[in-house]
Amino acid sequence: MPDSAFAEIRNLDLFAQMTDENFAALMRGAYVQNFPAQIDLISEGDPSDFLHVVLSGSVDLFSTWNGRDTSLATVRPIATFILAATVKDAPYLMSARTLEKSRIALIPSQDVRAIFDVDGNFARAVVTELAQSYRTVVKSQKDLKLRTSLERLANYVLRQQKRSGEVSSFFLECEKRRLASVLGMTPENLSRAFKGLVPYGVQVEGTRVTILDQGELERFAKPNPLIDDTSV
Amino acid sequence: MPDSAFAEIRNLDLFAQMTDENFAALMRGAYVQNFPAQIDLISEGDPSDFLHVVLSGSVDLFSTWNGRDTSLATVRPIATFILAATVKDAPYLMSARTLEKSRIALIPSQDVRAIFDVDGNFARAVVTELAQSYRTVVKSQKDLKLRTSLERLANYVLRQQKRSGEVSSFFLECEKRRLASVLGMTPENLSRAFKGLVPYGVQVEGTRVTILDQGELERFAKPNPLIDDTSV
DNA sequence: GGGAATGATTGATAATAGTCAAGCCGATGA
DNA sequence: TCATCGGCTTGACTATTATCAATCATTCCC
Repeated sequence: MPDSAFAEIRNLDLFAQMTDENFAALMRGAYVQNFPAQIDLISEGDPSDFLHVVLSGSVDLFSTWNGRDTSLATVRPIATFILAATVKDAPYLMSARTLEKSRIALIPSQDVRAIFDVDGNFARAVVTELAQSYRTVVKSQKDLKLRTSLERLANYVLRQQKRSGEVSSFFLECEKRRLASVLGMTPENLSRAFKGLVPYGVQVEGTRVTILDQGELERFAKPNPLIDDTSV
Repeated sequence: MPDSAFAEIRNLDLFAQMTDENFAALMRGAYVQNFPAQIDLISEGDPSDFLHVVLSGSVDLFSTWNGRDTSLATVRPIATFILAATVKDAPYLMSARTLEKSRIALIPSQDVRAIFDVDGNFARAVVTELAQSYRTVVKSQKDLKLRTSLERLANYVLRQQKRSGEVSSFFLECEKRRLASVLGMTPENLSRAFKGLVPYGVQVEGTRVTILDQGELERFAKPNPLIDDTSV
């Protein structure tokens, strides 16, 4: 593994507090790989052989059932995915594929579990990471169950605006078809939903979103930190 | 705290592996309380002052937004809830209320965090619990996004049947209005959905569910371990 | 037992979301 | 430059789900 990747991974919250020795042991069997876009990395149901760390690019976590599929999350650098499956030694619940050209580190799951068993600091870091993941999914669940698709989109727009630095105009950072799937609707409906936001002062041209009336949009979206804040 | 409750809690996976000393420290500030049915225990947004352990009865975890509400999970003995909020020292994402008369142990969150910081075995047990919770929510998310309400109900019926010991006739263990909320639909629609399962050999009288044609129901429901198995 | 309250069901209707088919539009590449 | 492809949009239609109102069934309490 190249030194740069080694340092990048070491600086992750998940690995920052463990001993040098344990970190080295963890990295011994690990390797970094470059993947092109649209490559399947793992399939749900497979045994969790590797903990994945996205160093660059982005990864789509999705799931399939009975011919349908849905995107559940996007993983962006630098973050890990499938940690829960790894520590439980259980099959993946989600599939993963690259959204773009991506550099990904693969750490053998058995090494993660072995170090986890002896390194209390690592175990505590895993807790933080899992608690964060858990709370993220719960928020997403609330978003899905408590809001209509138009409300979900309105709040998504506000969240993206915040990520972009509170500006009034910004770009969507993923395909609309995928955004539709993430938001739990069809691409056709997403198109119509964007039109449905026009009365609340949202304009969309291609991937550019412009918020003309912040107050009106917020009055409609009713954003809630317990659903929409990533930090809470 | 009575000795019986002390022992019950000690035997939970979450607390079984920690030292006697740390467990005693954890229990020092803890107490057990009896609650009648339909009592609000916590409200989403509140600081996470106590880790809750359900010793008897049952608890509904739910959430509210913009005048709507939805049930997210049921906690049955013996299990904890709001562990993620406790370890992260973050506000509750869900509210909780008793569904029936319940006995609940309350452990001060700051004690949990303090012991967590010094007891590696406890930290590892927390990981297991959180990973389990995380995977449960992910499965529920898949259930919601990939299935229609009729399919969700069909699979719920199959899951309940399994819980009841693979018998062909069993009883629903919660109010239908709450079941509707858990499954992400209205009570009216749940009524209609039960009728919609008649062609697949499901009969409902009051809270009694009878499966007349197991094969037909399974062919329709297409249960999947990566969504429906609690153990995976 | 006789209300009263609560939950369950039903029917009618409206809102919401999905499907299918066609056309549009912009990026890509010969 | 043009053709092609994939994704996006639109329209028409269908399916699904929610809402509202009324009724029915149960339980609970006096």
